[in-house]
Amino acid sequence: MALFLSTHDNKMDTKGRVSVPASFRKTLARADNGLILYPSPDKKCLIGCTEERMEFIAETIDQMDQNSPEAAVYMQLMASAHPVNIDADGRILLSTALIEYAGLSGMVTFTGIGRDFQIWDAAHYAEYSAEIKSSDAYKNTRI
Amino acid sequence: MALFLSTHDNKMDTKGRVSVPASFRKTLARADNGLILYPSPDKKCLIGCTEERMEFIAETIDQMDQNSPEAAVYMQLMASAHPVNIDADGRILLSTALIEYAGLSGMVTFTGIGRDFQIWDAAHYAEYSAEIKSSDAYKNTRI
DNA sequence: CAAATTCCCATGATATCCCATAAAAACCCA
DNA sequence: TGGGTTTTTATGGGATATCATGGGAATTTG
Repeated sequence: MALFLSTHDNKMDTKGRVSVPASFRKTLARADNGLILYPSPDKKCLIGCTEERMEFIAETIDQMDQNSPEAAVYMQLMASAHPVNIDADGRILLSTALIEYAGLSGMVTFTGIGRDFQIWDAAHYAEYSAEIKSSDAYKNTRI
Repeated sequence: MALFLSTHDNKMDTKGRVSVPASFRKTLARADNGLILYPSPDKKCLIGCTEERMEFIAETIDQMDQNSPEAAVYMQLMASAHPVNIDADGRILLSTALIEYAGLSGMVTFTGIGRDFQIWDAAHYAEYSAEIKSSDAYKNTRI
């Protein structure tokens, strides 16, 4: 499985540690095992992706005019990316910057969206997903 | 990790010393451990990169028309580059020329943008990044 | 010699590692 | 199919290592 799928709720402890769902760890192991987190530019959540994906952005920047506003946007994205270690117990340590951005406290929701996954405060995610599920667009979707 | 990623705030002491973020030091160690700093041509910050990368720029110059204005620009860049030492405690000493150029005082922000990183005065960087983050271009960015 | 730079050590804060436990999932064999 | 066993997971807490930073001593430089 090379995709991040399904939703998992895990508890963030007082140190800011959370277990990465086992299935996501397996997906990461299929890539290069490097996990990057960055704040979603438009939602109150974090995005997790492989390091591979960051390398791709780095190359994109390299081929752009370094002084262009477009490059600045991508640079900002790299600047807000946090490489995180997965420890022997399968946990990551979230920095206070990330915790604050996503408003995390206690229970945290990991939700796989294919090539990457999102990390939400569990309560916020419940609202957000309920909203989408109740939309006509969702009800009419067939894959 | 061969990329400079994430953002770190460190304090410049009265001697002009600053710790290079540990993760950046690891990235440097993956190359040749050589660190080069030069003033950004268009922003009020310094750019840090590996010596390796400077060699790459040197080769680029070699392949250009030596009399072209572009070549002159790159040559100027090499001329303003400072090789800096990282001491046993992971710190560098910034020259007054570099400190003045970037307007550094007290807290300093290191921000990784892939192949290289930037050094900003923390307050200036906060303004600069807030501006980019609030732009539509940033909010609509998808990787 | 004076000023600047480098080296060395101390310290508190933070991050990482290690082990223990309990719950959940997977397995296995009648 | 079902019940018990093993394995994997999630999570808590303590021990250890790493990091950023201050200050002083030693060394270099001009």
